[in-house]
Amino acid sequence: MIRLLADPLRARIVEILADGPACTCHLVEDTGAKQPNVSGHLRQLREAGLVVAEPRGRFTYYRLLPDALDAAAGQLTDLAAKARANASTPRECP
Amino acid sequence: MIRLLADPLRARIVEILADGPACTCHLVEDTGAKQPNVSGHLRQLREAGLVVAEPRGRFTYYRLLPDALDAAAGQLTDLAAKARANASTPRECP
DNA sequence: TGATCTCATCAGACCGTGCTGATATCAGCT
DNA sequence: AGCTGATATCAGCACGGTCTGATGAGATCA
Repeated sequence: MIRLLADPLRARIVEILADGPACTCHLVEDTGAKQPNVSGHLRQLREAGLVVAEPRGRFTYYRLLPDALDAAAGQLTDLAAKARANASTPRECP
Repeated sequence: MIRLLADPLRARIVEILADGPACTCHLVEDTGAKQPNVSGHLRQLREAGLVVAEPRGRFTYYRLLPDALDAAAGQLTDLAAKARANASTPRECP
């Protein structure tokens, strides 16, 4: 799921959405990317459960789900804690 | 920097290193990947400051730097907090 | 209903990036 | 010095994913 934050444009979309829910046209304008491109990235974020789409008339608002970000952050801190715990027990090298 | 954790093999290497420092031969054996491949990924992780190389004789031990992981986790939690704060202030559309 | 707008989907071109094989470097051993 | 083993670097190839243009579905308003 962290995989999704690797792409620059997708990361930028997430940042923009962190400032509050926005519709596709906002994201297209802010990023400067073409609409089908933005729409495709939103689909990926949607399918990964990072954002939700809320249709409002002919607009579609996208909202960032903070819990998903926290979950990802948790994985990293767990890994960091594990690394700290095992820092002084290197493997023997045959 | 999160970008680096997107690649499956690189993510796997980081996980292995979380169990304690290991040398390149360990990583090659554990992952099943070819040596130049592993070496290339280690270079990227090194240049990003996620791991450090500690030459020991003809072996090279790699150690994971937990602070780098915590920093990345911090970025995500910050983003999550921001999203929560702005969750109820959507942008006006047209 | 027809026009217009937002957004999603699709097929194809394009580009970056990971993977591989060959080669170089360096340490340790005889 | 010569040999072996561990690791780093390089050039070329191949594959996956992103970007684009065209098109379609749904909503709004005249």
